[in-house]
Amino acid sequence: MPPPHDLTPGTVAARCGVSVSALHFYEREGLIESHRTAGNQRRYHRDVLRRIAFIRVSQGLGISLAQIRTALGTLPDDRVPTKADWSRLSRGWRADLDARIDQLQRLRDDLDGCIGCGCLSLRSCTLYNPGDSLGADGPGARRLRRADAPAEPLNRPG
Amino acid sequence: MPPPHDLTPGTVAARCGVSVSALHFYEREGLIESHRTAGNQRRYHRDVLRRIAFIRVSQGLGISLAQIRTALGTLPDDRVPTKADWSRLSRGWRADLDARIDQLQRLRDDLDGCIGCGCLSLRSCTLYNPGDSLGADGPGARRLRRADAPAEPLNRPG
DNA sequence: GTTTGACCTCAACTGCGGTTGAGGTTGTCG
DNA sequence: CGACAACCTCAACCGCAGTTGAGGTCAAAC
Repeated sequence: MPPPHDLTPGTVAARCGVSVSALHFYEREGLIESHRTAGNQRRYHRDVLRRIAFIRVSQGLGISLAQIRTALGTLPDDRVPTKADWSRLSRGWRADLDARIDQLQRLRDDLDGCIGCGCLSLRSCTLYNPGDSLGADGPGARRLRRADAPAEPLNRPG
Repeated sequence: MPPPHDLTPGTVAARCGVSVSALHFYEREGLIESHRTAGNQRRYHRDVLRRIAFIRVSQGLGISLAQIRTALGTLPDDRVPTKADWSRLSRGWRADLDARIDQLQRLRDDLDGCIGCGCLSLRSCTLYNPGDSLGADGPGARRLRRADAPAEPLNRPG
């Protein structure tokens, strides 16, 4: 039996509801750490449980692992994070969430307008030209995003 | 010069702001159709412009191509779709959008609660147990999703 | 008739968030 | 000491929404 502060991969996986392969993946991606036994097996500090909890919750909010990694990077490395630290990180997602909600609400409003007009008219549709970048320079449809811009999706975080 | 109702791939791509490879992709995926010249080159009916407009707008709303394909499948195949047809499809996205906004708002509210409590406590956190499925059967943390359920993301459509 | 640009197909690659499997090692129980 | 579960690494694969490139063909302008 390992010392109580050394958790095995199986234990961590069971208690966090993630797979062992996900633990490996998170470690490769720099989201969590482990140390090794003499026989090269991973052991985790208990703090990893909270860390993984944060990761899972954040993913549930639609945050990418890249963003999560960045947030985790702001935790102090000279001590175990406190409740206040985790609170601060969570507060950080609040703004992100607000922005996404606003964005979706704007899209919904635009959509309402377009449902009325049968729109998708390729020239005046707000939904189609989110940046307002299309002036009136002659009749008929033409390109809608600058053709070189690779059409970033509007609402996926990242 | 091809007859006015036969659009070449390059023309469609330029007018819709999509790449030719995307047109091929949409066709492979059953979202649009084309016919061929004697020399095996694609030609598109003008209606494809509106269809692609609908696809792009829908994607901008965060709808997956699979959902879009399904929606397009409800268009009549014996006539060219009317404004009313397109309106109906757009109305369909309204509910989808509403649901996503509600979901995000619930998450935001839960997050507010958790910011206060420093939470992520692995037992009582609403964010962590969206389905309420975790009863109290003994102390300490345990698995959070049924371990066999592959942890579906909460807010990505699909 | 030749050149040029647009087009064709097919296969492989991108990034994300992991999973799956092969083949081998460790660690614990009896 | 043997068995068996849990662990290790590495490589390949999934779906999504396309892109990129190779190698070859078509069509229109000159």
